[in-house]
Amino acid sequence: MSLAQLEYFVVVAEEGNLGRAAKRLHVSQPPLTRQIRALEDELGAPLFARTPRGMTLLPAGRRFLTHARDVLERLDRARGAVREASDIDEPTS
Amino acid sequence: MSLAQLEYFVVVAEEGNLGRAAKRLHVSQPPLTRQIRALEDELGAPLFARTPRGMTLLPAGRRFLTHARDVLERLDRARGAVREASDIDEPTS
DNA sequence: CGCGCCCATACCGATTGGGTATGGGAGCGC
DNA sequence: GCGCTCCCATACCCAATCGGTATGGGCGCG
Repeated sequence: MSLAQLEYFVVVAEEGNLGRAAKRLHVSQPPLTRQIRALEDELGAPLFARTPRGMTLLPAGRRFLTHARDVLERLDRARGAVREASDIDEPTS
Repeated sequence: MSLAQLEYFVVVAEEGNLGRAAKRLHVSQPPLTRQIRALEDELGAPLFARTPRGMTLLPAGRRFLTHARDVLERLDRARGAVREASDIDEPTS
C-alpha cells in the first residue's frame, strides 16, 4: 500500500468515476485502474462496484474511505509539525 | 514521502543507529541512509544529527516522530476497518 | 597504527509506476 | 440495428524508484 494509492482511492470515491478522478490527480486513467485494483488485492476485498456508469463504493469501501482520509490528514499534520519546529529555529527567515 | 520512509524513520529513531535499524527492517544499511535523507530533503529540515555514535533525533525529528507513529497507527486501523467490513459479509469463513 | 563501529557514496540489477494505444460492455438517438 | 459516447480493463513500453553489494572516510580505543 502506498500513500498515492490512498489519495487515488479517496479521489475516485469522491468522483465516482475513474476518468474525472484521473484528471483531478493529473494522471491517466489506466494507472488508476491498476492502483485501485492493487489496493483491493492487498486489502483482500473489493472497495468499489464497477458499473457501466462508474465506480460506486461498496460497504467495505465506505469504511475504508473515512480511515484513508484520516491517514492523509494526519500526514499533513506531520509535515506541519516539522515546519513549526523549523519556524522556531528560524522565525521569519 | 512514502509509508516505507515513515516506518524507516520511526525505527531509526528508536534504534538510534542505522545498522540495527536495518536489521530490524530486513533491509541493508545504504537504502536507509538514502530514504532518511530523502525524507529530510522533502521536509526541508534535518531530523537527525549524525554523530560518530549513531543518529540522534533533532527537535524537528522528535516532533515528527509522534506524528509519524500516528499516521502508521491510523493506517493499521484503516486495514482493520476493511477486515471488519468483510467479516460482516463472511462472519466465520 | 590497526581494528571496530559508525554513516555516506558509487554503481548495478530488479521492481514499480505512468503513458499511449486499444478493446469490450452498456446506454442513447436515430 | 447502427453509430456514437461514456465507462473500465488490458497490453505493451519506457522512465523512475528501490534495494543490494562493494567501498570509502571519520572517529575512538587499545
